Amino acid sequence: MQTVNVKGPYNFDGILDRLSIDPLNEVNLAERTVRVPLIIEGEPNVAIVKGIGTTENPKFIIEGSIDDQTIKRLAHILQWDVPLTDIHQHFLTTDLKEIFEQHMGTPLVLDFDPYRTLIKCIIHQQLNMSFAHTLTERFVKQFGFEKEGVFFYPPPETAANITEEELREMQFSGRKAQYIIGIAKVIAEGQLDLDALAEKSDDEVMSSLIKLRGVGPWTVQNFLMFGLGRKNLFPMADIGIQNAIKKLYNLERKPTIEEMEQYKKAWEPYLSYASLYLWRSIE
DNA sequence: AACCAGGGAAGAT
DNA sequence: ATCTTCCATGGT
Repeated sequence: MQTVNVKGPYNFDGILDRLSIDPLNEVNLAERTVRVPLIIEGEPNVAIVKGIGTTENPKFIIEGSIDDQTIKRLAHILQWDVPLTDIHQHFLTTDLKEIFEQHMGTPLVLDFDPYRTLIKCIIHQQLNMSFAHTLTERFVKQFGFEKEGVFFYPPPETAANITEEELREMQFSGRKAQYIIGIAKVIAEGQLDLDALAEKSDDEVMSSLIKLRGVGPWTVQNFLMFGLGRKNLFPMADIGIQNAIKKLYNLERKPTIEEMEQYKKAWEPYLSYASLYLWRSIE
């Protein structure tokens, strides 16, 4: 067991609420805990994070098999090392002022690992959240594995051997099935190292991932944000972002690309936070 | 019933 | 290069 102190504001209960939307996440709102499935040097490891502080003075207890790498990974995933004060300050002078005040202390929490982010993004493409979660849950429970009460996604070697028919039976579209199996094969064969992308620039990650069939700009932008924690992404193709802007500015229709290009200028270099808080504003 | 959903590939221009 | 159409399936 280990205790960690974090600089506020940091609204952990808001994070747990958000995590609990995904049926695969093991969240206990009453106990303020989440079980985090991690792959440390190729081995699955489960850490239990429990909130014991407040938004202004956040504190955590970590339980499970803990080593330095696990703590470091958790700190990065939960963004304990990114103080939000400067970022909030930046947005208080913009059109997003009210939204940031309303959701103050919302960090850009990452997905539990980059590979998981990519697969989840593919499954979620162009699907409503409800069905997307259903599909993801079926996929992981059928082909993944469980450890200490949490499901892990099937590793690339496993996913590469799934057949298109097996996925179609669980209501994947044929295309989506091909995308997932194809990407798993590329990774399993060693032609793509997602973890190595952490050392590359946003543009380099974009140019290497967009070559994959099934991966477009939206997916890479989401990967950069929620897989790697990059801070200046704005997925304009995202229907949620478009609806949030429509609501913010009381538009009759969804904003055009040109309008979004104009709005986003004031939000740099923290566009990922603009995106995140815009999403929160319509939930 | 019609339109939408936290897109992307393939075809057309 | 940029624009349009088609893809698939559940949700509302």
